[in-house]
Amino acid sequence: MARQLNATAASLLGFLHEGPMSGWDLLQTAQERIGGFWSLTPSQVYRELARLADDGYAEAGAPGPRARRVFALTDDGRAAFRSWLQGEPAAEQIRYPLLLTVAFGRHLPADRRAAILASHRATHEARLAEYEETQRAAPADADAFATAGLDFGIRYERAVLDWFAHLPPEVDAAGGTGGG
Amino acid sequence: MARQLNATAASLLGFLHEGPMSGWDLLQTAQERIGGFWSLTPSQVYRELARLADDGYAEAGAPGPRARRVFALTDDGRAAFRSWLQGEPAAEQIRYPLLLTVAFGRHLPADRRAAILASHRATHEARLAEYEETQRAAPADADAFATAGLDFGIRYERAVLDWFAHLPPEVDAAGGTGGG
DNA sequence: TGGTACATGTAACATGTTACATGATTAG
DNA sequence: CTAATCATGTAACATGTTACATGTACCA
Repeated sequence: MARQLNATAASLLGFLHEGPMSGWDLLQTAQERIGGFWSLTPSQVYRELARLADDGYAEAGAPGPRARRVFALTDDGRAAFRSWLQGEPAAEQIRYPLLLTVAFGRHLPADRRAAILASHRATHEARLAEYEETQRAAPADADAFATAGLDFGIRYERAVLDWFAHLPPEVDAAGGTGGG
Repeated sequence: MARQLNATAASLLGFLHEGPMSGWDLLQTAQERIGGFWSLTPSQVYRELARLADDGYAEAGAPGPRARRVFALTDDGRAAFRSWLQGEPAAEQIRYPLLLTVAFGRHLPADRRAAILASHRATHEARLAEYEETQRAAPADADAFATAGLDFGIRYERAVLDWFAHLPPEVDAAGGTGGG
């Protein structure tokens, strides 16, 4: 028995500790709370929920409108979650296509490169602003565990923006060290 | 014709611009040059090479010892690579299981949490040291495009370590703001 | 000449993504 | 009442990972 959970499934179980939820609820919750460092799609959520139900880790309630089913954590699910949480977390995975574009940058005209860099830089600026706004809006007694994730996001985005700001002109024709 | 390349396949074509290589050669090259922000396994390399050959983007030479085959870039491959490189790079993907452990940290005893954090922190310290050593050892006239990737890695690792250093005691019993 | 590490792959599987189908609710 | 959007899912596919098989070189 006791299939080993993957991190995505385990996170769903984690959120179900706060009460029964539908796939949609879980998707919203996950994107809001762990979306910054763990992405998931609707398909994944529904598939994992089905498997969790199969394994007896979650129980589906009676179908409501739109065939909506609310899932509740079972005792087995609680145990599986705990056991997953005890384990050593795997190393982080970073896949950054923009850095590939830069790495092979000599095959790309300087102006195209600069345009791509500018557009991505803007995206990161927007994301940082959003994170900082969220942080500002957070109550002083906010949950320290949630806050830590947000803090990571902010530090990450700042590091990325510093990186952009310090690209040498050979790499970013429009940039240079002027930025940050 | 002209299947759309994925980033992994495109990277292999990118490296083949420097001359014919076997799967093993490509794996080594990739791990060294883009491993910091783009991971690949031997299996992937061999599978993508087979597909690239199928599509006429690379050509296998005669089998050598151990069935070793050296692949050479074709004109079609060069074109496919260029076209991929022109495209807008996708957003980066970060999946950081440790942050999930932290996010669900209230379900985990404080000492276990502290142990996990300490071990990951050490890993990041080691990686930063390694990157910095590589940077120190680099010749002054090193390729700016390669250097940019290394610089990203260094800034990223520093941001992560700052994050560790500023975790509140509720989250990291052993840590606190003392670190950095 | 026998063992170990290197190199090349294949197969099976798990995970993640995209495209699609469909029913409910809401705004006009 | 109709169109747009929300919510729930399924199916097909692409990618990534793990486990295994095999041959070769090198070293004791």
